[in-house]
Amino acid sequence: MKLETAPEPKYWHLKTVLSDALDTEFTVGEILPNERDLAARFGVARATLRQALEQLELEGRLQRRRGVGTTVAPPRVGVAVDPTRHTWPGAAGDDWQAVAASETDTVPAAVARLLETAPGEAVHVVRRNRVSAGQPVAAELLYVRSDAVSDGVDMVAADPAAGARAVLRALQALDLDGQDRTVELGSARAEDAKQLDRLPGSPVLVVTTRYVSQGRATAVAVSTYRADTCRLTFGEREPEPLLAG
Amino acid sequence: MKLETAPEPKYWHLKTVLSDALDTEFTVGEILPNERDLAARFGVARATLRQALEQLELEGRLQRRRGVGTTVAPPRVGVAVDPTRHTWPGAAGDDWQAVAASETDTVPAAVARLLETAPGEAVHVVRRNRVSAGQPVAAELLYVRSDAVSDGVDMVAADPAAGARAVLRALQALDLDGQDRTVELGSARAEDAKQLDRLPGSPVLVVTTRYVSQGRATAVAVSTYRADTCRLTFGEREPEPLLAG
DNA sequence: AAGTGGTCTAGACCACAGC
DNA sequence: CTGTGGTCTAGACCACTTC
Repeated sequence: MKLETAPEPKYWHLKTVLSDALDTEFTVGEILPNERDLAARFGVARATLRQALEQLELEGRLQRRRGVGTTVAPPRVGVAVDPTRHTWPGAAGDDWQAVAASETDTVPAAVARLLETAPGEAVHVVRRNRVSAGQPVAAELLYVRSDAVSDGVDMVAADPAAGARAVLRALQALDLDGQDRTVELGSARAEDAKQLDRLPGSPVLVVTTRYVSQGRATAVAVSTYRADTCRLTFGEREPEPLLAG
Repeated sequence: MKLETAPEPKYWHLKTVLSDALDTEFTVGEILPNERDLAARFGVARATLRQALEQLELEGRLQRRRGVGTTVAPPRVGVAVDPTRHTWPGAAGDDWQAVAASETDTVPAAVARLLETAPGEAVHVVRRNRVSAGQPVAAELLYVRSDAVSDGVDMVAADPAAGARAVLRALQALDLDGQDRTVELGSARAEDAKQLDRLPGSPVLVVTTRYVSQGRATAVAVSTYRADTCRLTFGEREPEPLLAG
């Protein structure tokens, strides 16, 4: 006698079971049993259980930390990406903090294409981090044509953050014609992962913004957002209060 | 004598090696050796190799199909999500094709909240697919308050697609005050995965759009885009030609 | 030191595409 | 039927956090 079951993968079924359990039997921040116990309880190998946990983490339902354990994640935080107002990065009141700046003549090919820079052309690179609700949510590399901010930027500042702020300040003085953006999935580079308090390779949402001034591409920002904890918001809607129960 | 090496995971190192090889020794569409051979060539277990391949697929560098093999993926296609023009879904000239429509009184909690519907309130649900460059790129469920499109919508149409088009047509007659959007990472539900020609659980970019009319939320679209092949574009920038070489 | 999640192995079998 | 990627196992060891 053959059952008429769809051959659903074990980890898939496991995921839905766990997902339901999270909704009904656990509260945000609560810590789950460890992976070996969970696997035993469900009668599967640890690798199979981990496949289910991985998906749930990807969907922002779980948070796993090595040496600590697996906890139930809070709802994703909405982070505004397009604050209707079209402004340069570093405008007053954003949640970004400048970390450091440097100057280089080698940028990723994709950035060079967007910036329309010739090979070897100098650009300023500013590193910034974004914090929301006390948690780091994004790391960014901002590329600015050096010729656009040549005045008033002294790169020999003893304090790296001061140099970064100087570049951002110089930008504010320019007219901003417009900006456009792309969003895609990526995996965190080692450097960004550290800023985001995640392991290298973690899934991230990569937001690429191009700033146009005087008919030319003047700056390009590559921002990597934690995909597990962030929901990017565009337009007028305010990130709704997290009271939904 | 201890080497001063950072204990980089094997799969991580493998990924960078493969990534370089893809850039230099392979062309788009070319088929790679099978996983067992590759694993042997690099002296690792197949599971470890697969971890590297998984990341590369996540980044849109590879495409894997069961029963066929692993191929080098073309660059991601840019799909416009915010065509400056603020229009209802189903406006003339979009790449969406309506598939079917139905009416129900139970919608996901998150959608009900955005639509501001009372429990049990009736809504129309329209399923649409989006095709770009011959490939399916997105599947969508569009929820529309029934009271907003009550006239002229006959749900007993013999052709499901006709019913869907009727709902969309009714929308065009309404004034659109505005729209807002969120983007987040998710995993494909079984139904969407089928439409997207992917396995269930594949990573997708979930775009949630709320349409406001006469001061009320009137429609909510939940669009799931293939994360491996899509780059979402916002604003004025046209998806650049794929000539970059 | 103990306990957690992260990495890795060497095998097995399954589901699917194509001949 | 053959060959591919997808799933699953039972174990081992490593890196990290906490006590």
